[in-house]
Amino acid sequence: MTMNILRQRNVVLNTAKKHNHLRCGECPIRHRAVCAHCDKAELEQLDQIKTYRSFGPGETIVWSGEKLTFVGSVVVGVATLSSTLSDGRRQMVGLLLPSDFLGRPGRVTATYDVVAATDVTFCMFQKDEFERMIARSPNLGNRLLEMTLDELDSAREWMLLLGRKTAREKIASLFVIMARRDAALHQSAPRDGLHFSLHITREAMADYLGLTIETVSRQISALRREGIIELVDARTVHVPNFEKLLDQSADDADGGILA
Amino acid sequence: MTMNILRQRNVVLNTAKKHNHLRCGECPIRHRAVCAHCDKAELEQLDQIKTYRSFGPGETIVWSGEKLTFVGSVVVGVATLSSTLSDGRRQMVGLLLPSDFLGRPGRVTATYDVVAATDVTFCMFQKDEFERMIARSPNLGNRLLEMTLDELDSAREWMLLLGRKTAREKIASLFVIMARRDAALHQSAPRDGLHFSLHITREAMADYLGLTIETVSRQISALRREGIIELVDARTVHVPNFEKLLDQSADDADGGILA
DNA sequence: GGCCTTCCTTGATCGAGGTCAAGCAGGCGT
DNA sequence: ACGCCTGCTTGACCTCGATCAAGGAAGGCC
Repeated sequence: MTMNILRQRNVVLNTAKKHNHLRCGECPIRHRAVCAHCDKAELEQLDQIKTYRSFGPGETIVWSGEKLTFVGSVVVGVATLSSTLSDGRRQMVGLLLPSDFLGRPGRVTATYDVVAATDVTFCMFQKDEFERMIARSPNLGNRLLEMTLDELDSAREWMLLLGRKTAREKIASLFVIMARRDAALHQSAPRDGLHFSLHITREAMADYLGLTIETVSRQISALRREGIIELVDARTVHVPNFEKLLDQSADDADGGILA
Repeated sequence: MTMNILRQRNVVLNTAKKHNHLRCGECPIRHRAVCAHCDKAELEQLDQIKTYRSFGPGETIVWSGEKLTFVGSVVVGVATLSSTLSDGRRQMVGLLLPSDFLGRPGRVTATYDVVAATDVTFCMFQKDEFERMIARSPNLGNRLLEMTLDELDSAREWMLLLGRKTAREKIASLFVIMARRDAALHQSAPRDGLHFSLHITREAMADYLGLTIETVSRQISALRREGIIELVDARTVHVPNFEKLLDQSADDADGGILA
């Protein structure tokens, strides 16, 4: 475990190094992050106040209740937002993917834990400096508004899942989302069979879906037994027929990337 | 009940009338709505493009999937946002109280149903006109950002409730929230006993909490039997000891209005 | 008055998912 | 090579909340 942490730290350092002197113009999330609508002058200002920071898997980035002095965008990796009840019950309330924004201008303390799920690199700003920039630059504020509205929509969709879907539907819904995301990433949507990777543990899935790890495991096994999915290994899923998976998710069969 | 409805209708008509020619300066939600930070010139512009519209209890204001041509603020009353699965399972995903904002600049179709829970009056704007105002006036956009971030926080708190709390904890949490809201409204927080009104049906509570109406009813009865609450009538709750109610909600005993 | 309807309560039963417990597989460190 | 730890699976059992069903209360309408 010690070794493991060291290795991961090294990876992190490498990643950090790679991105440390990145100019905004070359940033991989330039067109989707909070700075997407910024003009050249604004980018230069941001360039001056930004710093990169990286975290290893399992590392806590922010503790709930802690004072938040910075905000920032995920450049690479995945982080989770979660709330915990005093007796330890935990619920994941959000997922930060590349280009997603962490932190809330105008609020002092964090309201949930932020944990790195993989190696994560952030492009960070001091909160007060960023707030000043928002006040001056509508492009920044308007983009953040757009992104926040999108997050609100996702949160509400998740409320429907948490409140009303069965365990099986929850698992299928999660897989549909992950398959779509992977397909969007690879720009390839082969109609006959696709596969994707769950880069999170069963525990993280359980926290996300409001289930226990046992139920997650059992439902995945059931889907496998019925031929709706195949497991390459515990974290890699192959879907022979996407429609069949979609049928199990209780979602309206609307458009979407793979429809 | 008829009398009651009529009485309420009259109030609305009066209210509507009263509000039809309302100048923004005299608006009851002036300091908390999306226009809170607007200056005099901006208010005058808004004044020109705004219209009031009212809806009766149970009336659907927006159907999910429908085109949204307007946005606006709740002036008086309560409306609910809810999603429905194809087989009829429903989950409430938000509550619009006075000063809350309905609609999403930049999005064409509604993503959930909006239903009036009581008589509701909106201060409405054509969506395109409002979008143009946002582009020009940062005060408007920044306030909307603040409000959206607040809503996102509530949505995530609700995700914790939906995913991890027991039926009893859900009911207690709902009552705590309603008690706090009523206390904030009346500006009075008598430590020894307070009461508040549930202006929604058992069904609406069930939709909100991800339960069935039977479970809602049973849990309310159980809380009553144990002396944690008293029912003046089916919709009016008296709480002799707020701490005891709080204990049942599984929430951290943090500050808040009545702590 | 009598009969709806709507909203709410309560009881009996059932089942999905949680809990407790055992065991397996793979990666890592010694 | 061996043992350990973490992550995952599976089984047995039980509990909480859903479902099915009946009935009560309050108000509206004839």
